[in-house]
Amino acid sequence: MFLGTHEHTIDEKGRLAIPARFRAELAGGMVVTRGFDRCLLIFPLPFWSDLTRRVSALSLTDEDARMLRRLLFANASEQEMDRQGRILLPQSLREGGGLADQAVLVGLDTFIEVWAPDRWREVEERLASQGPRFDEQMRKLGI
Amino acid sequence: MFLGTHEHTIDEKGRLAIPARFRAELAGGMVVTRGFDRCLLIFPLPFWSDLTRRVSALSLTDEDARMLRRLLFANASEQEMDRQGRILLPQSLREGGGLADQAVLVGLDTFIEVWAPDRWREVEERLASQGPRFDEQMRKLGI
DNA sequence: CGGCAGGTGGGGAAAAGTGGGGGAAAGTGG
DNA sequence: CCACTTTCCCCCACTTTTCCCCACCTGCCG
Repeated sequence: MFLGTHEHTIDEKGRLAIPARFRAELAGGMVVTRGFDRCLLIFPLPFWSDLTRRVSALSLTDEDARMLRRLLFANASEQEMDRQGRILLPQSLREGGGLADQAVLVGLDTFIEVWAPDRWREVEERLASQGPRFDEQMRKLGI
Repeated sequence: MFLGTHEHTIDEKGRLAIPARFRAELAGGMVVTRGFDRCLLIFPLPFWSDLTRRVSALSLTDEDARMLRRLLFANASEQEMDRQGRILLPQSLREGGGLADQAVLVGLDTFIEVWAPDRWREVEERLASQGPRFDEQMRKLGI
C-alpha cells in the first residue's frame, strides 16, 4: 500500500531515493515508465505483469490502443534498488517527466507517481479547487 | 465503536495521543488522511481497505479516476501507535487540518475526525442552532 | 491519602537521505 | 585487436531526521 507524498532530490548521477516506506513492496523489482499527465509511474513487478497482459490483449488496429502501447512500453525501464534504496532514472524518463534535481513521489495505493515539484503543486491546487466535483463520483462507488 | 469528543495536545514533534478508549480498535493499524471541511480522518485499517478497494480498481486511463485517486491517497498516511498510544501526524496533514498545538478527536462510530479546537467549536455551535434543519434529512433515512 | 491509569515531555539510538570515490563494463577510435 | 575514454554502478561514510523508550506529571478512584 503506497501512501503519501515524499519529496526527494535527484542527484547528479540521476539517482532517485525510494522512500523507506515503499521499499519492501518494491523489493521484488519494479518498472518505471511514462504516465499520462507528464509524470512518471513506478509499478511493482506483479502489478506491471498484470497491466501488460491487459494492454497486449488490445487490438492492433485501434489507434488509441497503439498509442497507449507506445506510451507504456517505449520508455519503460526495469529497475532494482541499490543498497541505499535508490533507483537510476534513465535520461529519457527524466526528460519525459520534466524532472531536474527534485522529484515528488506520490503513493497511490497500488503504484507510485513521480512528479516535478512545481507540476505536482499545480495538481494539488486543482484538487483543492475541484474537490467537490468528486462528490458524485464517490457516491457512485458507495463511499 | 468510537464515541465522544476528546481534546489533546499535539507536542512539538507532531505527536497526537489517541484516547485510551479508542486504542483497542486501532491496534491493527490505521490510516490518517484529509477529510472534508478542513478536518482530518482516522480510519481503522479494515475500514480503509474496504473504502479503497473500489478506487484502486478504476481505470488508469480515465482522467477523473486519476484525480480521485490522488485526492484520496496523496495525503494519506499509515500509522501505528507507539507504546504510549500516540501517532505521528505528518506535517502536510497538520497543515491540511489547520492544526497547531491542540486537537479535538471526535468519535463517529466507525471512524474518527480530528479538528482544530476553534473550528470544532464553530461546528458545535452550528449543530446547536441548526439542529432542527436535519429533520427532513433524517426522515429520508427513516430515522 | 496512596495507587493507578492516562497524558505529556525529552533524550538517545537507529535508520533514512545524500554525496562522493573507486572499480568494472561498455563504447569509441586508432 | 588493443588502448583509451566514458558511462555506469556499487559501496562507503557523513548528516539529519525519525521514532522508540524511559520518566515525570496530573487527575481520578478507591
